This record gives sequence, C-alpha cells and structure tokens, in this order.
Amino acid sequence: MKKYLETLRKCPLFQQIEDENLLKMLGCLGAKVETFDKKYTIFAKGTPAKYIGILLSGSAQIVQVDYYGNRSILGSVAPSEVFAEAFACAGMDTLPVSVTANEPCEVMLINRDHILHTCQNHCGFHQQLIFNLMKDLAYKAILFQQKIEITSKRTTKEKLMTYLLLYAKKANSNSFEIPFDRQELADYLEVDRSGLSAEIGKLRKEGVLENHRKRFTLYRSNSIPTGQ
Amino acid sequence: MKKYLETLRKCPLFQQIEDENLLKMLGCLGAKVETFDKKYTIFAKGTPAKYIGILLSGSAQIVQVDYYGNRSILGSVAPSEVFAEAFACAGMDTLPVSVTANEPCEVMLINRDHILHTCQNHCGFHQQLIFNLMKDLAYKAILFQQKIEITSKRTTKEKLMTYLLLYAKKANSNSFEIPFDRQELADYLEVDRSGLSAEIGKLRKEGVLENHRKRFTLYRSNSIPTGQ
DNA sequence: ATAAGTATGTTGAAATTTCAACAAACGGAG
DNA sequence: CTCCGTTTGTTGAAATTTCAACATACTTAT
Repeated sequence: MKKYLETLRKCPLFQQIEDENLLKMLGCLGAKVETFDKKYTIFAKGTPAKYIGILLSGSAQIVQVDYYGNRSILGSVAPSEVFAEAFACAGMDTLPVSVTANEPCEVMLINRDHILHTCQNHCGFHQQLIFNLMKDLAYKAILFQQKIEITSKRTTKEKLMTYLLLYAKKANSNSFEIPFDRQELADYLEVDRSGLSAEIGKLRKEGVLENHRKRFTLYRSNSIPTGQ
Repeated sequence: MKKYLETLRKCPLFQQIEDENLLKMLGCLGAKVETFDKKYTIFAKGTPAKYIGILLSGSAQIVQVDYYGNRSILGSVAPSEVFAEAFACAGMDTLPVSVTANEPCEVMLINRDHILHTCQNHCGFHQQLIFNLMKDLAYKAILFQQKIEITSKRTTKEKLMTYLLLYAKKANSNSFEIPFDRQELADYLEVDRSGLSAEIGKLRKEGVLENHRKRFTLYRSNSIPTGQ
C-alpha cells in the first residue's frame, strides 16, 4: 500500500490522519486494490453497492444509462477522489449508476460495512474517518446540486455557459481544459452532441469564447451570471 | 422543546438517541425554534449557510431561482426532515438555494459549528449525531441523483412518467398524492407547465393514468421501466 | 351563495432540440 | 508520411418545447 500513500494522503477520507495510522487503518478496513483497463466497468449498475471506491490512478466517470440507451454522465472522477460512497453509505442494495474507467485505472475498494461498523480494535481514527466521510458526502451532494443548476437551464447555450462559467471559477482562470470530450460534455449537459457543437460554434463567432477540443477560453464572461 | 419530541424522534439526525439525551443534546447544540408564515423565506439564497434546519411542522421547498427568474424546485421538505445540511456541512459560505415555507412552518435551527465541533461536555451522543448526519447526507445525495435521473430524460412525457413511477414505488401503491401542484411539478421536472398539463391529458386519454389535481393513479405502469 | 382569486387545461405559433447523414479535422500506428 | 479510426463540425427536416393567451375548474372568504 505504501506506493499509493502520496495519493491516499490527498483523499478526503484520510485527512487529519497520520501516514502510519492510515496504513494501519487500511488493514483494519480490509482495503484492496484492483486495476481496470480503459473503457472497462469498475462498478456496474444493478450490482450490490457494497464497496466504496477510491481512485488511485487514471480517470473514471459516473454514468447513468436508461432503458432506451440514453447516457447521462453524473460526474468525472480524478485520482484521490472517492466514488460510489453515497450509494454504499445510504445502504442501497444495488447501484443505480455505473462507474467506468476512462483510462487504465487503479482503484482501492473498501467494504462499506467495515467503515460503518467500528472495528474491534477500537482504532481511534475511525471517528475521524466517519467525520471525513460526512464532509465528503456533503461535498458530493453539492456537486449534484451544481449539476442540477446547470442542467435546469432550458437551452443548450445556457447549459453550456453555466457549465463553462462554473468551471472557469473553479479553475480560477478564463482558460481551462474540461474533463469531457464533446460527446461526454453533451451527456453531462443532457443535450444533443451536434446541437452542442453548433452552439459552441455560434458563441465562438459571437466572440464569447475560443476553443480547441477540450480547451476553452472565455471572454466577456460577465454577461451571464452564475448565481453563486 | 418537549412538545416537539414526537417529531424530533423521527428525525434522521436523532436515531438511536434516547429522549432525555436528545433534549440534553439540543441544549448543547444551542437549538432554537422559529416560525414562518406561508410563502415566507426560511433560508435565502446568498445568505450564510450557517444553520441546519429541521422541519417541525408545515411543509417547505428547496428552490433555485436563476438570474432570469426561472424557478427550479430541488425537493420538498416534510416534518422531521432535515434541510440545508449539505451546504452547511460542506462549509459553503453562502447558500446556492432558498428554502421557502409552503404552509405555516415551525423550524428548528442548529448552528453547524455546534455540530461539527464536539462540545466541551464531551457528550457521548455527538458521535452518534455525526454518524446519523453522515447517513442523512448519503440519502440526500441519492435524492439529488434521483432528480437527475428524472430530469435527464429528454421529453416532458418521459420525465413525468419516470417521476410518477418512482413515486408510486416509494408510496408502494398505484394511487398516490404528489407533494406538488402543477406549476411546482413543472418546476421540479424542469419543463413548461402548460406542456406538462397537455402531456398529462394525453396519458389520461391513452389510459396510462387517471388524475385529479395532486392525486394520480397509474395503469399499465410496467410499460416504462424505472431503471432501479 | 356569490364573487374573486388561484390552479389547471387547451390551443396555435415561434423557438429550440433532436436526429440522421455527411464533411472536415485530428491523432495514432505502422 | 500515409492510412484509418475517432472526434468534431455542419446542415436541414422532423419532433418537441416554450410561450402567450384564454377557457374552465376549483377554493376561499365574505
């Protein structure tokens, strides 16, 4: 586990926990590591929500696919981030979403029962873990709320601009790279890909932004407020 | 506080905590009660997210209103339920949403700092409170995920049916009352009210459902799967 | 019981999205 | 460098949503 220490230290679940205690705790928790190739499914919709995932390397996406094949992306996962924790902690029997590897991934898996029921060793860091998990879940709820704020806009243009302005604020710069390609961005914004491309083209002609693939630069971005 | 005991017992934050300890804890937490008339704002967007709310009586709604006045309803709040906890616990400085009273409300307010920082008395129930809060936040994340699942559908008809089927499952009956009037349902589904009314009319003519205002009865509801 | 106000239903035109099909640009493998 | 598969951009027609306006149904207060 030591090779992952650098990444685990940044994980929201392990804040305020010293390295040696962290390693000890991972033992208590029965943490295991698995690898997934690009495009492979890390967690599949409909399977038991038994595990919390921590991404150690690579990148992944949280995806909803409905009966008709319509794909909706709930969010992207970067190294050190936790995923599927809400479904595991709420005690859902099966996952309502899938998690897929966007590139080759290493993933740490922790059984939810080992987190929710304190271990016999009464390791004192368990309380800190629960507290960190609580903070992390609050943050996840806010990420969902932000996605709702974005997709509640009625037109493709408004959805796009709300997303880009929020991202620019997060990146603290007018120029940034988004974690989605066009199809993925369309699936996140819940709009048609070709319509999205067309809107980006229009905004470029209007001088509101410049872009090349995943890189965007915003101008006159004060014209549409974010509401935050 | 004793008059609210019945309601507080059902609150997810206070599960596994005995009545007398609960009352003691409310003292530690500095809980206070306020009342709000119908249509009044309990928490306003843009104000500090300092307090967690618990609804003691009445009903409320979590509402997003953007720059252009478009209203989006994130969810409804019933007695014993907690609200604004995600924003408070994630340490946001200001609320990105408003909470408004749908009928006259009594609300218990607890300062987030009193929850997040254990009190000097080292009252042993604080750990249970944090644990309960964690479970509650996981549940809230799932409610948001469900709203995303509903609103990610591309047509008004699909959004409506996904919502009604999910509600029927929750109510465990084909006949149920939703907590929204038409305009509110439209604001929750993020569609136009008149278009929503039209779709309901069509589905009624097709024999898929019957309805009178907030009451709906579903037939042949197996025709559109929920994906859960 | 009536009147006034609110909620719901209905309609048609305008705006927007979706869909399908194809063109152009890009990136990696050999 | 070239080929080939993938991504992105473009377009026009069909479907859907939005919008405004009005009709009808229901509720509440007097």
